[in-house]
Amino acid sequence: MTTDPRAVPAPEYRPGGIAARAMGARVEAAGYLDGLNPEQRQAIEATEGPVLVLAGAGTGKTRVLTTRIAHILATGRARPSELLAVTFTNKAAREMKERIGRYVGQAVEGMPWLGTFHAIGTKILRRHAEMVGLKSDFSILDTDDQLRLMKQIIQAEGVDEKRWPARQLASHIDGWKNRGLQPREVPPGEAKAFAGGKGGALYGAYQARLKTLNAADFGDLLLETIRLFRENADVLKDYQRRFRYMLVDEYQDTNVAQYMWLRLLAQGNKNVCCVGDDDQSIYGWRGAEVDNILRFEHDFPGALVIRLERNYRSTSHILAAASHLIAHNESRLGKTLFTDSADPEAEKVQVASVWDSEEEARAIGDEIERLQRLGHALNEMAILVRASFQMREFEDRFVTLGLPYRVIGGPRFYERQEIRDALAYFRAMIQPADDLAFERIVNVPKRGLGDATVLQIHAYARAKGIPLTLAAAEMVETEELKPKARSALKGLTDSFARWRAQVDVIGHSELAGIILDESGYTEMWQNDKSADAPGRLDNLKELIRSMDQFDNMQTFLEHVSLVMDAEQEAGLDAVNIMTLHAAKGLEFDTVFLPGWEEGLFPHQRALDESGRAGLEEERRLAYVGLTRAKQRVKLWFASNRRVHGSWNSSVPSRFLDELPEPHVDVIEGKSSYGGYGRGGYGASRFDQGAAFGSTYQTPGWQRAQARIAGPAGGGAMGGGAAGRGRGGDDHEFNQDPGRPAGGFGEARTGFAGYGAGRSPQRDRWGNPIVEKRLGKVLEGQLVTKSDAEAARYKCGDRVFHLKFGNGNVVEVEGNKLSIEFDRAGRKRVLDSFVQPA
DNA sequence: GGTCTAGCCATTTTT
DNA sequence: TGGCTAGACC
Repeated sequence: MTTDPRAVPAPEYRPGGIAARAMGARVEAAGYLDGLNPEQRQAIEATEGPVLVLAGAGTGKTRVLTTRIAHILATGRARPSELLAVTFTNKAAREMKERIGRYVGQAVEGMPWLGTFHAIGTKILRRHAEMVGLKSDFSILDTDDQLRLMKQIIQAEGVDEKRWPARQLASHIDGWKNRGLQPREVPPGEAKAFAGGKGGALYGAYQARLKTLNAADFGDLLLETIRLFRENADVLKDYQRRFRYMLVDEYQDTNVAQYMWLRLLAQGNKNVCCVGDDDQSIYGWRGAEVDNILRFEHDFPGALVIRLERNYRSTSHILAAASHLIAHNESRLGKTLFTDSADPEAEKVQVASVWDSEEEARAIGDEIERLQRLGHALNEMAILVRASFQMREFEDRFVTLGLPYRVIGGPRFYERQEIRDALAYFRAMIQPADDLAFERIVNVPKRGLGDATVLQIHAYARAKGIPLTLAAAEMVETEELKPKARSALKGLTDSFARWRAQVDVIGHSELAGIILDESGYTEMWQNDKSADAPGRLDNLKELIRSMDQFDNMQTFLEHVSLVMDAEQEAGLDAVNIMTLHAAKGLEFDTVFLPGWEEGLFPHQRALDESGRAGLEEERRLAYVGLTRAKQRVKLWFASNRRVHGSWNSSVPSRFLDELPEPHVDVIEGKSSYGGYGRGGYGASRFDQGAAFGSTYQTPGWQRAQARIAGPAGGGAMGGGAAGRGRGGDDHEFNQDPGRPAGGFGEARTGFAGYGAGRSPQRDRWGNPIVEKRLGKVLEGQLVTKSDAEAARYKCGDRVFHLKFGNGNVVEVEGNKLSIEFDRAGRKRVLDSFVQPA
């Protein structure tokens, strides 16, 4: 067992003692408790015993969390190294550290146990690795490695890979690990569910293989720590003593394994404080258990529950909308947000209807430009979508408009192919047992070592019971391989030997550069002509640059597999586009929420797969979206949306009907969006200002219900066949009671009449005049966007565009260029967005 | 061993 | 509709 010299227990804290009183005086003087409301203050000062802080959106949660830590440190209740503070993401951990630093200065550096569940798990596991069958330098596998490993195991067990794909096994194993289940603990029924009864065995085989590879996957970082604690009471005791105070952020996102981990540690002194919001639990699908938070008082008897309901973020309209909506959920502890700031000028929540997703993007783009002209910063605006495919339309539109935007989310830095490849080289060099790393790069760049050769190396390695790297090194000395393969492999193994010899000779970042150059990896991307190749080379450079902060290759690898993030350029003033999930924890002055349609939001799959619980999670997602907004929130839904290529008519989301009428403004097509003039299609219940009829009675809601429960059963998103048939839903809209005939209705009927075969995108009205008018609008926007300086490009010029790559200019019209891109086809873009290639 | 094509699939995502 | 994967083919 490890004994950390820092682990000498601090003296017992005596409330009311002389030291305590003196420190109390200092705390008041320090002023970090100033300006807190009574609940916040209580949450900070209730340091002893279990505490659950139910922190609604925008109620100062982060402040409470960081101040609480500062308070514990400032009052001498614990030393920095005796605090355990757990977050879910590295970003959250970084921010927390940064904010605590503001209160306590350097002391934060002495907080080794501030981090993600996984980072802290890793730290503990490395200290006691041998107790769970690993060595302290075990590798951490990413999902890619995991999948490849599972594929091998499925094959080795003679299971038909087509019927039982590795992905599916991965999700089973993932699920088991989320629930804290070791292979032998998997309920027999579930263990049999995969591959005709082999599921449990495959899980066991996978775990065994991980141990041979001296590797752990993300789930193991928790699961093996739990096992370590359970099987070694003295180790557990040591940590229970060490962690005098424990804090957990985003408690609603914990899964069963994390809960078990926490329970084990908290059984010591029980000073555990969990902060979360059940209404913001949106990760049920990846194992988060809302139950953990709902059951807190039961699991930690005598727990103090503190509700933070005073909101400092949003206007009263936004809060009313969010609260009213979320009140439709049954599984919740119940909080009601309120605000003191009563601004009579505050904008109501806006709801607008558009014809299709293209118009949605156009209208939102216009609205953004309007706000921009009024002096609003783009950084303070965000478009939050349910699914990432929705982003494309906005990106396309913004590129056309020349409106700067950034997409938040997407693949993480270390998940990118080039980063993974580079890391695999480093791993294979440092860790000869890391077969997965070796396999990944053995033929990258292509050096003529295909499946056949790899299979031979595998066989050799298995026969001798040695890792692939060693097997390869031995095989090049034998006659087993074909001459071509043999010399290629020799080149590689010689290189590895050469690099290994230099590990202690030259700096690790310098060595990394040498490896990437000598292996031909850099060259591979230099020769690649695709648009993203330069970016990949930049990423590799960035990777090497970032290595300097670390002492050696090992510490770097540890860091990168666990905590490395892509840096987002923050300097640019740009509109933010992201998924609702990615938006949790952020806030913006203006929030656009497009795509509020049945099937998309709530998403049909959530309803199909998880029924009412799924619906409630979707509703929480809507709640998260609304509560991101400080000043204004604008909701949109389109009557038509393209799903997998074909057009479907859609029904407005039931969530719209769950908003409180007095706080909502329905934007009529003919008023604000006169330019488009078609708002209102399919939005019958929003017509004539008679919006939002009593809940559950409106036709939209009833249609939605019928659709979900109906015989069409599991019908595709938003209406599938019905929408495409003659008339279909469109016809139905016309029959809505109380809907005035004529006007827009005519036009829409017109469309529905020939709707079956035609794509609204191409010939939406069947009327060339309308088409032209649209064109003009487009022109207007383009021209207003940048001044008419002399054309910088001429036809035939070769140019590079950040998003579309290289292309040739085929038409110049002022500052607008038509470019035939090599990969993206013909696009119209502003000249300021391209540079000479 | 590398390239081409038919077939499949299609939320949300952190570590 | 479009991007990815497995298997056929050169």
